[in-house]
Amino acid sequence: MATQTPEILTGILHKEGLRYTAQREAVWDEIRQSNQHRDVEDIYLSLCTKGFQVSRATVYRTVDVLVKNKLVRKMDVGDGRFRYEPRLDDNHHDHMICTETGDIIEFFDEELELLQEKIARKHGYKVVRHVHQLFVKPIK
Amino acid sequence: MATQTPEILTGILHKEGLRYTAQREAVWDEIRQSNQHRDVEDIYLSLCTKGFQVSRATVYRTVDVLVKNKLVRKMDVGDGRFRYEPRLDDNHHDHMICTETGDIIEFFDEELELLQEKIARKHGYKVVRHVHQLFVKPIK
DNA sequence: TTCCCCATGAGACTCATTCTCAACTGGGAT
DNA sequence: ATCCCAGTTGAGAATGAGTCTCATGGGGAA
Repeated sequence: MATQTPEILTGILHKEGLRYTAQREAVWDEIRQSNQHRDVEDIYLSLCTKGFQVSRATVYRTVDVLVKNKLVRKMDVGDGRFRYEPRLDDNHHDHMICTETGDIIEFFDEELELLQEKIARKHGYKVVRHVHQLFVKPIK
Repeated sequence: MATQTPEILTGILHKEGLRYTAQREAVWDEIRQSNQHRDVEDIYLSLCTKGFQVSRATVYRTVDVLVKNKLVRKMDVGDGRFRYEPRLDDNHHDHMICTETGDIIEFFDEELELLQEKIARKHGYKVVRHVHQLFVKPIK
């Protein structure tokens, strides 16, 4: 549904009744042009390094808007800091986290998705969203 | 492997080179005799109500020991507080969380477990542990 | 019973995130 | 183009879960 042009942000802000500001653009650009899974501090420091004047509070606030509008995915790795990743193509996937290196590998499995639905249905529910993380080690 | 008698705790503390104290017993009893998924504050307040003199710090410390020794399972619901549940029978299961009522439903599916292993293996990893939560809504 | 450590409690501390509020600014109205 | 004001921002205070510190207390081996 969403296109990948910079105008996505404009549309979303308008839809939400929010103003288009340099800070919001900077945060979105920063997240968009990275394929990493970074926390707010990383994003904030990267913006500082690049010379953008944005406060931590604004990064937190903007990230919330982006997550709410599905431009960004928020993930909980369980270490107390949320990670954010761009969600341009809207391809759903889950994560595998290497316990030795901290590497985050994305994966998607159709069968797994269907199985989850089936399990929920068996209990009288439907899945709204899910969190699925495999903490893994390299074989051998 | 573990039996369900109160002596499990004695054995584990001994194995870990830790002392058997009234506080540790109280915390373990409190968690054991509940089938809920409670956070440290809940456990602490419940102990206070029952007249046990235990500090928050001790609850945190004891819970860590119990989790490490698999008497208790620690789960991250994503709201910033960890929940703890007894793990007496050692039956692995995952959780379904109702977004409307907050109910937590346990589930286990063998196929799902195997599928996870298969996916990890495909990427050259083996699963050490996993987090799998379905946030669900009642059907209709 | 003694004695040595481990365990505990109270509160300080950490750290991610949220809140507060005065100053600033986007953007519609004029 | 200028005004104007409600939405935004930044700096730092506040919050809240969890951890750490350290003086005091109490298992438990000998």
